[in-house]
Amino acid sequence: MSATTQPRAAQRSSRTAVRSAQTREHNLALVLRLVHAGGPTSRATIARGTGLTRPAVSDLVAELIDRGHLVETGMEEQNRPGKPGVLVDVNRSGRAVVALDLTAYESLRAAVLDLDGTVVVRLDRPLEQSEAGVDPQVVVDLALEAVAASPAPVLGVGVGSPGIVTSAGVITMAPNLGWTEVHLGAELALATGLPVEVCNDADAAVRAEYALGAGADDLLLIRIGRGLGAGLVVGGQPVRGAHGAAGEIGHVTVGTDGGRLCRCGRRGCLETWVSAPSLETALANPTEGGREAAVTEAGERLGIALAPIVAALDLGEVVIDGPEHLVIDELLLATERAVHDRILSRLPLDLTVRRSVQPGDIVLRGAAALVLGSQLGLV
Amino acid sequence: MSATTQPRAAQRSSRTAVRSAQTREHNLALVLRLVHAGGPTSRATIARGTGLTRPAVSDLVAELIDRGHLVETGMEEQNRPGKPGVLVDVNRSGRAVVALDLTAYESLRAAVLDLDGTVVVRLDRPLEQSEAGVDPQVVVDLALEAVAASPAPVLGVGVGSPGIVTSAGVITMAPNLGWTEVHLGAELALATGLPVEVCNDADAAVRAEYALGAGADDLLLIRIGRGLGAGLVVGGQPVRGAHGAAGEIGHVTVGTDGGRLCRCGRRGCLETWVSAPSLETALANPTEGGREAAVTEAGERLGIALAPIVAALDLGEVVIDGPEHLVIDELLLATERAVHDRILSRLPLDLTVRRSVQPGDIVLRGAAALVLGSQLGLV
DNA sequence: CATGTTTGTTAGTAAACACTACTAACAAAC
DNA sequence: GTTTGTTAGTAGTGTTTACTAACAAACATG
Repeated sequence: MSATTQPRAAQRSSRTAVRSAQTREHNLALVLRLVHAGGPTSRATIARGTGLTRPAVSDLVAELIDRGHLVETGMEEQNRPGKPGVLVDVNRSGRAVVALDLTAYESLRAAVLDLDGTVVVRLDRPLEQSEAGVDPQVVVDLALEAVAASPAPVLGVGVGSPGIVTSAGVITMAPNLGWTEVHLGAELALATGLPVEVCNDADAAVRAEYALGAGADDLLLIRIGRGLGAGLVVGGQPVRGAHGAAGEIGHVTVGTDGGRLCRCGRRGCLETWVSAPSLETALANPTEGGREAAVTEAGERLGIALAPIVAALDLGEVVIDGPEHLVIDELLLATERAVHDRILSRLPLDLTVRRSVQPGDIVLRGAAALVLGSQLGLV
Repeated sequence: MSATTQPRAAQRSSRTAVRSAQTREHNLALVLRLVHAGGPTSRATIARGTGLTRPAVSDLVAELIDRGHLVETGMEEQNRPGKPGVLVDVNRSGRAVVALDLTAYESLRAAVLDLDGTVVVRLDRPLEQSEAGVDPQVVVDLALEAVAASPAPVLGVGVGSPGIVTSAGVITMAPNLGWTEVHLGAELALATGLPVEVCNDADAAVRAEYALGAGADDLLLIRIGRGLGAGLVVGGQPVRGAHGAAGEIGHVTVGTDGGRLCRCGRRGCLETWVSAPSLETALANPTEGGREAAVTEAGERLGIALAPIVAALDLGEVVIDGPEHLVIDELLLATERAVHDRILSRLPLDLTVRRSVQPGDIVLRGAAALVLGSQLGLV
């Protein structure tokens, strides 16, 4: 804490110098974020919300209108004295984003989304089950098709891919697609001429939950699919990790009592309890405890693995995303209870485990949110 | 986006606008950081390092010299053509920081440190073992004494305290000190008239390791004392958590095979294996495996607890701090091996577990680093 | 000694936002 | 219907910031 009013040093500890143009971009993004989050707003309200003066806001809004990101939508209607303000809103349907979800097994999914993250157009490209690997060109073609199908100018292309993805848009390894070292970001950028963002599917999902959903500033999202992955937001920032492999907790050993053999060759991996195939099996072969008992054990194991993470980061919220018939209440409750039983919690509401919102489109929405963040400074 | 999520989003995006004065502070801090890290530097070199122009740097340096944070130390001596530059350096001994370490049991520790984080003056205030609690006034008096003993003007006071500390400098709960809801930050600020920073001891320690040591951008520091605490830096940012309790992993249940009864009333807490008292006991009563076997088991348990954290955050480095006779190689190795055995690592050097540097003064140095960060933008 | 190089400063310019003052528009009170 | 007070938005001016251009000083090298 600082009790005196001495000038605090800059909070932004970036390594680069600040120029006036960057200041401008920062404040433009600030205004856009405020309007995006708050809906139609008058310039005066923006001024109060940002701390900028009304003339400064007028100037910024004028530039954003000029760029096509904001539009005037009407007048305030109110019963207070004074001139009613002119409402400006994000040009929600005037720009679009193309998003790709490469995680589904039966098809490649693409979509055009508006600036709210709502899907406007859907495209699917079924995949041959026998295919050894997916030709990256098919992905590029699908992206081009989506761009062509967009009803509005496209701001950029976002991709949520399985596997390990570098910050430069290179997919280092994606066994499900049969890819190693695929420069998808560069290929897409070349083909479409648009800004491209590529990230891991779990990172995209947590981004969607954080930016477009109701996510808190510290958030862990568990993604249950063929395997298990996680995406993390800490202090409002997505976590990448020292080797870009943050969230890879599917093969963490859980407990000290062995477990089934995992496809990775070891025993007791989290995936052997918590993954779509494992949960399907558990539900198909109910033990003596009934249909839910098997799922309860999975939740318990998940809680055991999560407890140290929750305690270390002091997470307030864990979100689980996956097939709706598998992410059932019993799983959520068992997970929450197991975490609570294994950490020293002062309050009963320290942690909530909940389902993701719009699980079907979460990767598409997250990939779109990524583009909105990089292109407009939204988030 | 549903309407119900808008208030939260608006709250999150209420980052402050950038004014010219803040730009100035940012660039001043940038220059200071560069010199602090690189030693005596000429203005032209600073210009190249920051990307700012030479006139801008001259102006910034002039202001920093005016404030007393930089000094000219001499001329470059070199054998290249051109005018030799005038070297400027951080006024390393011209300003000081007062730091307090409240974690020791036998005494309160205070120190005056220079801008490099080197201890210049030490003060100890022995505590009565029988004391029920520590009078905050004693801490305030010690701080005043340290300020008076400083050979240079004091920039601020940093405090590393056990227990839960809010960002406003309130110590919510510190059983070891007998404190609940102690507004130490405000009291110190009032008494000294200086900026005050208060934080948890583990947070201070990780700050020291990150800022003044050789810490990476993602860092977990385990602090072994009467109990066990941790401090976290993720993406270069210290982690506070949803309730300000990040790093409280001492009472995480480890494994699924029970364990000794913990003072918190449950079984299998990490502290029952890894804490100063537990390790002392283990070393005093060697099992059949010998003196090291008991410590090895502690390291193994620590690794079991850390594995999910390391995997989720993709940490490259874990640092262990504690009494030197307890943090022995066997503990480090056992921890590292246990983590490796329980996560899917692609490379053998994915994670290194090492000892902290200067373990004795780590909290003092971290508390000082906090002040340097808030007051000068260093770090 | 002339030449080229590098440093640091001065003078002027451009960009961004703050401040003040003004007009426009509206509600409430008379 | 008129007055009063309040709010929104816009000009114009001033301050702060950093950049560009130009220059003198100091040095190595030929």
